[in-house]
Amino acid sequence: MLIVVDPSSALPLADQVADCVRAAVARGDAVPGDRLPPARTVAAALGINLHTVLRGYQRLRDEGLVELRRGRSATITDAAADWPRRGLVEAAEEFAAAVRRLGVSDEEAVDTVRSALSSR
Amino acid sequence: MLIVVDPSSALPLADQVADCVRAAVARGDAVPGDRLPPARTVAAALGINLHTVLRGYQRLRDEGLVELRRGRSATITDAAADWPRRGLVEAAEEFAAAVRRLGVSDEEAVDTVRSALSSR
DNA sequence: CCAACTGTTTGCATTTGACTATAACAATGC
DNA sequence: GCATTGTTATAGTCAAATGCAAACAGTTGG
Repeated sequence: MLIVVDPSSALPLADQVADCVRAAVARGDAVPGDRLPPARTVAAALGINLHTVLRGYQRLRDEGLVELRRGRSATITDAAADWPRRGLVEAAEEFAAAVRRLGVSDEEAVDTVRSALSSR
Repeated sequence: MLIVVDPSSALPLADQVADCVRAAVARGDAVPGDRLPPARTVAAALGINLHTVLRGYQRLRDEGLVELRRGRSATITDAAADWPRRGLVEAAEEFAAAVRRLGVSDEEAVDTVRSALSSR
């Protein structure tokens, strides 16, 4: 479980912490039942505040990705198993909203997505 | 040219102003050569500060969507003509980044986009 | 049972960004 | 010349993010 942050980024540190965990889940690097490192440990390792790490953890809890309990850190939930799909749907809906806002055709939108996907 | 803002939104007011103009361009409601209403007029009409409106206008200038000159407000540039395409490419790249981050297949990604597009 | 561990909560200080409020300044257009 | 309008400057308010410190309450393992 690798957690890194960039203090110079515009993205809040707590969000960066949460993003690292989400990425680990998406990669299958963290599976249901796994525990995240204690917040105090992460805070000390990254040189940031306990509150900041916990706020990131709590955001993950609000998403149903982890369960928080005193004395046992954060545990990846069973519901996290289908998290990649939920994330994909969310991203697709954001893209669809942009497509509608820009007023382009569905065909052109799909073509552009194919192009963006193949250029990686 | 309709510009509205929602003070209770989390999105900064300046961004909301810029979004309204982008949407007008996307709809073809604003074409190259058109002028935006003077910042002071918009500020008074919306009950917000002159600076806030101008910051939104300047953001549009940074994107090459409008040209700002004293005494003549903001003018939609010729470069704004292909703005919808640029926006589409940008949105598609964001989606592609999410797809890669989530580690799903290209086929599944395209299918999900189709689904999101058709549900509107 | 006890002690260490760990999330929870509280309170306050600091920093940063967004927004507001005025005011003066400098091109533009009539 | 003069009204219009973007530009710049200065300063104040406000909320969010972050940091610091301390006490509190389940959890775990010996």
